[in-house]
Amino acid sequence: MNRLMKPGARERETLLSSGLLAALGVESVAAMMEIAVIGSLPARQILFREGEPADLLHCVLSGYIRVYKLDPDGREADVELYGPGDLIGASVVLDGGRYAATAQAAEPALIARFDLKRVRDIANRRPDLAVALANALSAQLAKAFASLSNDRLHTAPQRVARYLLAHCSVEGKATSFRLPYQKSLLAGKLGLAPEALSRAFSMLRSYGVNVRGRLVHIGDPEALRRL
Amino acid sequence: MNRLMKPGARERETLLSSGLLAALGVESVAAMMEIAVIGSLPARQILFREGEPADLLHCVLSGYIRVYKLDPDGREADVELYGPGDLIGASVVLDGGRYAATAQAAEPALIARFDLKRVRDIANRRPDLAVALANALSAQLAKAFASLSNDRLHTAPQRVARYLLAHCSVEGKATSFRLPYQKSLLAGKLGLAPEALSRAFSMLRSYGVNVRGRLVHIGDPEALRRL
DNA sequence: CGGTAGTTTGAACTACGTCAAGGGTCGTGG
DNA sequence: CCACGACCCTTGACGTAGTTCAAACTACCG
Repeated sequence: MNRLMKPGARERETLLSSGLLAALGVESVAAMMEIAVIGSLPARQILFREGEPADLLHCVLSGYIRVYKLDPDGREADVELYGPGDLIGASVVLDGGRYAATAQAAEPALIARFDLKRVRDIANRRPDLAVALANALSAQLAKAFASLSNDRLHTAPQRVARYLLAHCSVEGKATSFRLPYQKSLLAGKLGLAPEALSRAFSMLRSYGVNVRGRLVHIGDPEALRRL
Repeated sequence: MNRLMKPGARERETLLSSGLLAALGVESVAAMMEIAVIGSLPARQILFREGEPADLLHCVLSGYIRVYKLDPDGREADVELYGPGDLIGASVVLDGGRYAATAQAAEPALIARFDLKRVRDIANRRPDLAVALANALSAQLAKAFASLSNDRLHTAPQRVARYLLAHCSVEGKATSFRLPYQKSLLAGKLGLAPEALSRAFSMLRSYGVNVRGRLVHIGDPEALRRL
């Protein structure tokens, strides 16, 4: 569990096509590869906790990482869910502060870690890295804004419908696809209790949505869009 | 209305102490000052709309700017509220994309605008600017995460209590302070309808909170913290 | 002093969280 | 391959926080 190692061929390839490294020049890529450490995490493993001094930058290679906040009585609220290729936004703390949330592997996962002090050093010398970080963060800020407004403006069935439309990609025609993770995770991502997600799905049946396990069939995307 | 001008002495000073420029080296500051354009906005003026191609970076000098998202039927959800010294996060789009939300002056305001293409150019040459942008964005991402979890974990009175505690600064003792903007704005920032904020305030009366206009008196901070 | 915008209060409604129990599904081991 | 068991998901019943609509009230500005 949590074995540490230098990146092998497979990991290098995944990293190269990840959001962060894809935009960098060869020298910056080399510098980052140099300091990358790969870790393999069992399900439920914690990467870092809210409030801890931030010393590592994390990037997902495979699996999903759940980032959440705790309240005093121990209840959890997911704030973001990261998949393969994603930079874990809550771990970008270049100013030497603390993690703003807790990160946990939602399933067995592979991640790359970078020492933040050394990332800072590289970013201070090589603008392409700093700009890439800024780009990743601005995209994530946009996603967070979308989540906030989604929570505040839309009902559970509407949120689920939007999620489905955003993830089935095809326009107009009926489609099927597989949820990338289990429903309780999706519920958390959408700011719902698992029961509410379940009810939303059954409400959407009358709009042509059929669910069996992780398989979702969408009969009429247009009907969903009109919700 | 919306007069454009080069920064004068006052504006330069405010800009220098703003979150973004404060951390930069002298040369980067000069480069940014060079391209800064000051604008004075009447209340309710729109700075940019969601979906428009992003061509300007904005920084608040005085007043408050509300950033929100619209849903198809025209309802609005505030996602962030920016005050003096703040970089408007939704306008940091270095990759040439589009604004993720709409920005509107909540009251008469003074802002600085920077041409994004030129900001990109500077950031690509001077790492301190790119790093400063990344820092600002990571702080804003943390704030967005806090808002999300706040919405999902806490009731209206709790959210208001936390806001008050975070803004009265003094520890332990009774205090008074003035809300920096009107209550309907605060309601939006906390994800509440104005009516709900009003009810939350009247509920907090029994915890030693008294409100008259924009003046808030907090009798017992400890009682609030225990909420 | 009057008007407009902001705020408060009330009443009805609804969406969602919570608790509790009953099914499915999947992976494991026989 | 089938059977078992654990975990996840579903369904029901209930309580409640917060929205919405409408109307009265208050503060601020001309």
